[in-house]
Amino acid sequence: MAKMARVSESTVSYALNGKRSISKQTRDRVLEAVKKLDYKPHFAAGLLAGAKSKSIALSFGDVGISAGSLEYVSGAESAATENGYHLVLWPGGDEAINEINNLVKSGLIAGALLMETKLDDKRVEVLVREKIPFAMIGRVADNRKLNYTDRDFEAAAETGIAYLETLGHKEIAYINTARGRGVSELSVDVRFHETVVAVSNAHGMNAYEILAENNPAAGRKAMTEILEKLPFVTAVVGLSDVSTIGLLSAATEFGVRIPDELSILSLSTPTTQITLSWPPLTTVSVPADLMGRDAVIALIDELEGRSTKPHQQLYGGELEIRGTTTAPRTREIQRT
Amino acid sequence: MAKMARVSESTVSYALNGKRSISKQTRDRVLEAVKKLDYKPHFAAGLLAGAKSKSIALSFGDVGISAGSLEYVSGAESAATENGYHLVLWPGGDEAINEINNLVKSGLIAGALLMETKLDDKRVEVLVREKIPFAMIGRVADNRKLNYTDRDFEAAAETGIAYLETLGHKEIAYINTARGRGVSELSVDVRFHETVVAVSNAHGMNAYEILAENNPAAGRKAMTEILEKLPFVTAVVGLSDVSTIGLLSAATEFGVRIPDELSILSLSTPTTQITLSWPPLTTVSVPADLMGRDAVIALIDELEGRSTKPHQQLYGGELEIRGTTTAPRTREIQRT
DNA sequence: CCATGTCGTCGACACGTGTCGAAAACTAGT
DNA sequence: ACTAGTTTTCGACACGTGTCGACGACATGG
Repeated sequence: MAKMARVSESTVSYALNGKRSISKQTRDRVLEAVKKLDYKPHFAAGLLAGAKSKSIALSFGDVGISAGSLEYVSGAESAATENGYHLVLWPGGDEAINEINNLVKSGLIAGALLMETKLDDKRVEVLVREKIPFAMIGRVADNRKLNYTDRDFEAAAETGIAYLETLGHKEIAYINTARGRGVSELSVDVRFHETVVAVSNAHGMNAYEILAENNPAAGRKAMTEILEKLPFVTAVVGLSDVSTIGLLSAATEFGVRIPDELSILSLSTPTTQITLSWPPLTTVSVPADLMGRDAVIALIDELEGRSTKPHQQLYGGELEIRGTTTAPRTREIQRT
Repeated sequence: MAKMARVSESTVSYALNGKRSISKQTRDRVLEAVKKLDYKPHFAAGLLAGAKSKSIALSFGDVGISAGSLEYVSGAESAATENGYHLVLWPGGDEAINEINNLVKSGLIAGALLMETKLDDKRVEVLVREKIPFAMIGRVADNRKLNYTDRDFEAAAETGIAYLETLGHKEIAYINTARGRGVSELSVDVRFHETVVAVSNAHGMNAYEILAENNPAAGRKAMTEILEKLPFVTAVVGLSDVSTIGLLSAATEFGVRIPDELSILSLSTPTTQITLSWPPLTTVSVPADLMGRDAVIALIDELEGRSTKPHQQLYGGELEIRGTTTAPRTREIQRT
């Protein structure tokens, strides 16, 4: 390679990475040789010599890769590619993060992107202790100095509930995730509970809480509960993605006409799932793609020394009116 | 490190990778030092020195990461992890494969796993030419000497149609992907068309083809077409995942009672999508998780020199009866 | 013409492991 | 005790790039 262009190996290096000035003439000769020899730089050699890796570990929680995280990944992935980085799938939660530690020390991986972050996420502890650059999608209890990109549930709830008020709803139910994982008072469910109650009251509405795990069956059960215990509500707000779809399916199953007899509004259904059910869900959108991009870019900025303070960004999402919401027709839903 | 255990560096190397015999006593001393120093081998250095990489590029087609591919990825991922390998996400189709070429030459990546393989997939050409080990999920036109894991559509169609016959259906429609990508006679849609016709006839049934792209809107359109042009069919077989769900939603929308007025059977709906709609789809299952595992294991076997001939495996899937199929109640569906 | 500074290039070394030939230590058989 | 064979360990080198100090070429200003 070096001899082909009749220059020294170090000149080749500088010509390609531009860390020192090189005459146009010499650079051209190098580039020509590169073409002729179909020269590919040997990454491993570069890493050993101190170059920085362009790979980012994508750490899923213990839950593994879920349909919900897909859009985040997709956004993260394209942002990474655009900046010349690659994502390495990293499953397994707390123990697996130690391996990331190894790989970063080995220079193979530059940093990590944490998905499905929990409030007491142990991965964060490890990464902070080992001083590995990372960004999260989601938040932990203490976020000072950390990069995160998360949903602004307060804003989403406000958007959604304000819309329901516009339609004329007064009594609404909302499906919250099951409480009591007992992490801290900042737990998402608690925050969501308080937010919905506060916002509803501010809009002159009454909100009743229903708890449900995030799966279709739990959504079905929630529907039963609403029919039995809260026959007077005219709208339901779903916090989680899949259970809300289960709720919608169950409504169809039970013969509840949507949206005439009951409006359904989802605050976190991924775009790709919306059109699968009928009627298509009215949602406050989750800009998952944007959020994934945002987190990756924050991480890359840190890796390349462009950021001075932690990047912390919240996304509310926009109201997207589809087929599951309308003005309340009947004051009460009567059903045996 | 070496001095800590009072041995030479090469002895450390052999003690850790076991490529030469080492006395138990020495090995213990090395392992002790490893613990004390929290020694982590530097992967990049190893790669440069000729060690084999434990990373596999996961190449998506140009379509990017879709919900349909999620389960394959999940299965592939766990099989990889169990064998000490990692998956690197690799988006972008034909051009991006050249980068994989680079990385393999650099030793960073050992081989590739191709998702969403098309019959004339250009990625395959490149990988074959560059002699990069790989396995595919899907097939190309000429599969000799290649590792692949694919769906056995013939078997799936047989399973599904035999079941519909059992129920008493005689006139059925089937939704095929739009024809004419004009690749070769082996194109999936052509094969599927021929298979369904042959199997249906063998079972004494008449099958009518409807073409639809793989999205909910196309499924909706297909439903319209069935109601208008094929009012006499009592069952519909869907080949692709999402369009079949769109079909089901549309049926609900149009007031067609499922399964009483029309049975719907899907041959390729991912498990995670099934419970999202109502009624839950009867399917011939796609063992995507298994298939992902299978492909990765085939690749690893090749990488580690354990395989002598190409691994080629087809999966039919099992009949999973849920809520969208029943015996035909009405001989004809009359609808305006 | 010389002093000073800038640009472009070179040579040498380091990075941490894998591998190979050979030396050393040990074993067994005579 | 000596030889032949086997096991265990060592030393040296290679892998391909990044980085740094240094040196020559050239321009500028006096």
